[in-house]
Amino acid sequence: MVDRENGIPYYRQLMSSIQQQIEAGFYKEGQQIPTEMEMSRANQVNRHTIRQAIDELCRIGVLYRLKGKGTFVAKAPLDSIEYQLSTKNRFTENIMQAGKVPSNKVFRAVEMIAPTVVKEALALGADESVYCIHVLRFVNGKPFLLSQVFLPAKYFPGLFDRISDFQTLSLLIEQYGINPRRVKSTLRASFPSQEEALALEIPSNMPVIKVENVLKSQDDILIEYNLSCYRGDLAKLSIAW
Amino acid sequence: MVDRENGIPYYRQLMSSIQQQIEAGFYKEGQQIPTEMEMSRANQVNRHTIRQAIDELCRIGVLYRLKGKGTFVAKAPLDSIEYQLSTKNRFTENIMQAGKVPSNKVFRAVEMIAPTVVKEALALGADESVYCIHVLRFVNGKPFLLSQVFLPAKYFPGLFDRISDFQTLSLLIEQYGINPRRVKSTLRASFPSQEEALALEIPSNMPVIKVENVLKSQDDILIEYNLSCYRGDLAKLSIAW
DNA sequence: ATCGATTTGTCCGTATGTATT
DNA sequence: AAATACATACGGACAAATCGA
Repeated sequence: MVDRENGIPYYRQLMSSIQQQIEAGFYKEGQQIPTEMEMSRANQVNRHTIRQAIDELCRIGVLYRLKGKGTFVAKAPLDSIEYQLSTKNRFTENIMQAGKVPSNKVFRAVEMIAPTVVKEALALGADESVYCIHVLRFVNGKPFLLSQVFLPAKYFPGLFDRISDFQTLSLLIEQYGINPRRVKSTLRASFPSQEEALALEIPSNMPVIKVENVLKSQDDILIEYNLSCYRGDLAKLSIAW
Repeated sequence: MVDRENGIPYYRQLMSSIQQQIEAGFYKEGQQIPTEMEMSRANQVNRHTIRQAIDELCRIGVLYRLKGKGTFVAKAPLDSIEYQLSTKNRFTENIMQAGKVPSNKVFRAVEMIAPTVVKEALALGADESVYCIHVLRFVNGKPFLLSQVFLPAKYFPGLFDRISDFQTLSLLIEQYGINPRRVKSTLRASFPSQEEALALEIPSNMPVIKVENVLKSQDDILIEYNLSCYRGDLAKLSIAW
């Protein structure tokens, strides 16, 4: 029941109360909490006041609503995954070394004229063509990062014939005798696009880390540009010097 | 005026309408938009419906409210500042090289028993004492990052006598003949604490990059641990290999 | 497959509190 | 002190989605 004297807004009190019950394990992950009407009666406040509290808890990711069904406790934040950024760019190896299970899903693979950013990053000519591959990468079955990989077509003839049965992107690239290494990365915190949020299975208000990588081959040829979007709740990127 | 037939919620229509007027330059950055009552009358909808639209626009950072004053257009995202992470950890130098003006403000400087994370990171003994310095760092006068720096007291005798007139933290540390270098950094995207949001002058719903750094001296002694919180809208962290 | 009950989503109206000018 | 503007809270109504009888 809300305290009507202490000057704290009712909806704030209700937020705390609900959150405490979740932390105490009274409401468990994925479980439905009482309906707005029930809570309204139980706490002797208007339904809108309950809604205001639930709104805030949804906003910060504690609850989620399903129209016509009810309101549910969001999944507890998962253990974060430390992902080492280094000159090597091998997702599969990197995750396996951490004792977790990596997997991939190729969303889209198209050939296109290099977009300006890619052209500039890889020092390509005016109308050079690149392969653009969208890969969603999972750790222990959970979506972890979404990568848009750009590879100059001239260095990877017949790439699409081989892509269907590729296990790891690294192995595919290796087939061309190329061993890429990171030369520069830039990182920003932001929010996912709608597409990214969907693929990563996160709400659009969860922050992500967007990383822009430029890679060179062993012969110092600019060989790959990729944009990676890491889930903010899962990814801890580490750099060792 | 809202379209009452097309099935799109009024508050969504109002959001678009307001956002368009901002993009068209009709409402400019920092400028007050009409009051809720005015918009309620102008659009022939209830004040709560207007509020709902404004709520969402505040949430995504387009507007901000000041109780008793009004609702205002948020500042356009500033040009991002590329900040190079390297073994060197010199904020002042780093920013000056990029042709911008750095400045510092020491918030708090206290001596304390090392918190567990710091103790573990710096391999300190049970009750060892550390100096904890909170520094807010500005670029061109805008808050850019908030650092909590932890230095083992044993290596920095009499630090507080010198701190009052320090220009850059690097120079202060240099006075002890120490030249720290980064050995490991881990990065995460998240939201600022209330204190961080206040210091960095950002809303609490703007993402930040939190970086944990461990530094060693030239003699390979673990010499500094710091937690830095970068503004997500300003910071582009880059790493070169 | 349909209908009715349930539950969240949207919208309106009103009143009062609190901070600013 | 009064007016203004956002903040909180109450009330009612209907729409839209879900689910089970």
